[in-house]
Amino acid sequence: MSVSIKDIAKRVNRSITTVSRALNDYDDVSPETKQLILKTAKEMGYSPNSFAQRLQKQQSDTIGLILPTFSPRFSDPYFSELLAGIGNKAVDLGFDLLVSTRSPGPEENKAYEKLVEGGRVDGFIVVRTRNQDARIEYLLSKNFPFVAFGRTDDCNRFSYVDEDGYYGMQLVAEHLAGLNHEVIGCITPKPDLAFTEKRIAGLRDGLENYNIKLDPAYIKAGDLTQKSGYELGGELLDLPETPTAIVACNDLMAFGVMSAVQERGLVVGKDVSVTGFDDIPMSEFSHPPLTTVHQPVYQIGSMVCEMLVKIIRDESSEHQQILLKPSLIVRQSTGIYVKKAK
Amino acid sequence: MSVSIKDIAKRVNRSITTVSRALNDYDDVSPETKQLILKTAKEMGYSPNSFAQRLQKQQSDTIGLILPTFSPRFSDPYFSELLAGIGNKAVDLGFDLLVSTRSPGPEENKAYEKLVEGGRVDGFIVVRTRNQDARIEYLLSKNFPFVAFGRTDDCNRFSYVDEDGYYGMQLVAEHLAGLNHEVIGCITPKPDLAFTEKRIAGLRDGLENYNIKLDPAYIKAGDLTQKSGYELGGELLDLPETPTAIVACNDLMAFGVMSAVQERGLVVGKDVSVTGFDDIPMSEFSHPPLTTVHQPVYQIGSMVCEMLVKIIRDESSEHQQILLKPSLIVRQSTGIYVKKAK
DNA sequence: ATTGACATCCAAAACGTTTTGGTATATACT
DNA sequence: AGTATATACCAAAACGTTTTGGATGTCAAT
Repeated sequence: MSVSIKDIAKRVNRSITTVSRALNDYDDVSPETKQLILKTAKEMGYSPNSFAQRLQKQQSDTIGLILPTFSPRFSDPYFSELLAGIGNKAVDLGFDLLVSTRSPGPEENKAYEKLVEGGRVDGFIVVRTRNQDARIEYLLSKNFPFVAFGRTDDCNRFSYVDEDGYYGMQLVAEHLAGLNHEVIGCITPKPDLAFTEKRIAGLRDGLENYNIKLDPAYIKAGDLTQKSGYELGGELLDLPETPTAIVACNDLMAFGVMSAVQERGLVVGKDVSVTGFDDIPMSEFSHPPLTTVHQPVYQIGSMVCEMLVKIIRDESSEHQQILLKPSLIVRQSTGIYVKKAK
Repeated sequence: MSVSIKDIAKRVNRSITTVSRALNDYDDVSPETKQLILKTAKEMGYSPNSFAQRLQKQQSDTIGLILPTFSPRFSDPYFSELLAGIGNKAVDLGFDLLVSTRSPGPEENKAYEKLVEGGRVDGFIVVRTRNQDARIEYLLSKNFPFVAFGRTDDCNRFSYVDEDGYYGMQLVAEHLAGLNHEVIGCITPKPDLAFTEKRIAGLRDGLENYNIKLDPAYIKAGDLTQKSGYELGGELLDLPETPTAIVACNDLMAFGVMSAVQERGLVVGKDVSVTGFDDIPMSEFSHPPLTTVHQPVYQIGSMVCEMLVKIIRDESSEHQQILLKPSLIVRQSTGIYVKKAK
């Protein structure tokens, strides 16, 4: 089949040890032999069998990523970008990326266990953290390397990258308050997601600074899909006292809200302001373009991956915790609220 | 470290051969020992080292998927759904899915070569086929198992699943013709993508059946992003004779077109009709909801994966080629064109 | 008593690497 | 001459499996 180190050894009349060491650039191989071996290796089209390497080295050079999918039709532009960030960095660092998708629950935990116990991966990237996060509990209990994108309740026990959603939502609050909005609706994900609470709190506290109250009846829990934004946005708009601004916790739901608004013959950014969170590429080209909180997902993917590899390689046990300060991208989906004559 | 077959052997006082055979349910192990071995294996928390297995069996039980990303900010809901379909099926079949992203070009080819030559994967899923597809040429030359999602110029040399884009576009043409549209614009991907030509041809021929000519000046090549839909849609709308309908070759570009239309104060579905292709989940909740050609991406992912595994396992060399008949989903982004008085 | 069939087990080789713990030769220093 | 050092090499073990090609013992049929 494919050429092995043994074939090369035979060809150059050296031991397999020497060939191996030449290929790995050890310095107890003379420059000439090294040259020769490298050359014939290339000639013969040698490429190492990674399973043999990994078996011997007792490491997998593989990073695991299990995407939590909530519906069978999993379709989130946010994750594709994160995936690209992680994947490209992983390749740069010589790691493979093993991906699967699982909906949260026992099946998901089993998937983690299988990869850990089979020695299949050297570490995990855990995304979309939850408050009581079984995945994280498990990985901590096994002392298995991982980095999270997002925090949990007690989060100083591991490394993570997160964006400061509390602060981001304060920016939104400030922006909306500055536009005279007073009746504000909010569409969140399910409360078990770690960032849900933080974002609501940010919005609430931010509005309070301007003496605006966020009525709990105006907070609706969705599932981050456009569909739920559409439905819950509709519910908010059909309330007796219509909100003049609706804050969605991600862009996808914001798009859904915009559709609901427009369906009612209202103009987004004039009659009702809508904001999102994430700033996915689409947001710039929606109609109207979406005011949202930017999240550098691609870079976050890169960072998370790099941190994980560092942990895997160094066994450095101090936790690195990065909290990014978000910025607000103001576009045309928000505008001044002008009180209508009664 | 983790328990191996050797540890079990020691514990139950049998050879490692017997343990291995018991675990693999060979019938030259007595029922009692088999029972015992299975029990202690579970007790000790044994799980096989997949690298050792794969090294020995000379197969990787892994499927490779290299997503072609065109921009650094890769963000395509279409691919996340495909990924989920492939990934979940792969898990069911006991395969790992190895994912990375690469933009088309020499780097991409190298990535394929590396995985093939390193024995890293048993087969590939090739997506978004191109006319002269170097990836496919390479895999064919190596006689390496793969299944494509999409066809190429000469496509009876390998297995694929594709949706009949020619037919799908004919449906669009028929629909638009039925709505009195005569000046029709079209936004395509780059011509090297395999489906581009087919879709244009479908549209052109479909329109011709109604004696409507598709003016080449009204065909613009984009890159499948919302952004390019927005920009090229704008170009079409600014033409001296404005098209009354714009056909985009995917939903994302269609969204961009809708934004461009709306930005000009026109109403989508009334002043200008817009159609997409793919029917991603968002399309149902855009404003207005998008008329588009449905593509069961999740299922396609499943199918492609299943076909590949079959090829890997059986070495069955007959090519299976599946062409799905698409259906048109009519929503509110298209409407009757009423001639305006001059 | 021999033969054959069957059930149950196992030692050793193999998969393709890396690493350990050397050896042999040449050169340099007392 | 003897010793130390450096250079260039290598045999064998190890990683954790599966598979090959038996070995051994029992029982039934001849």
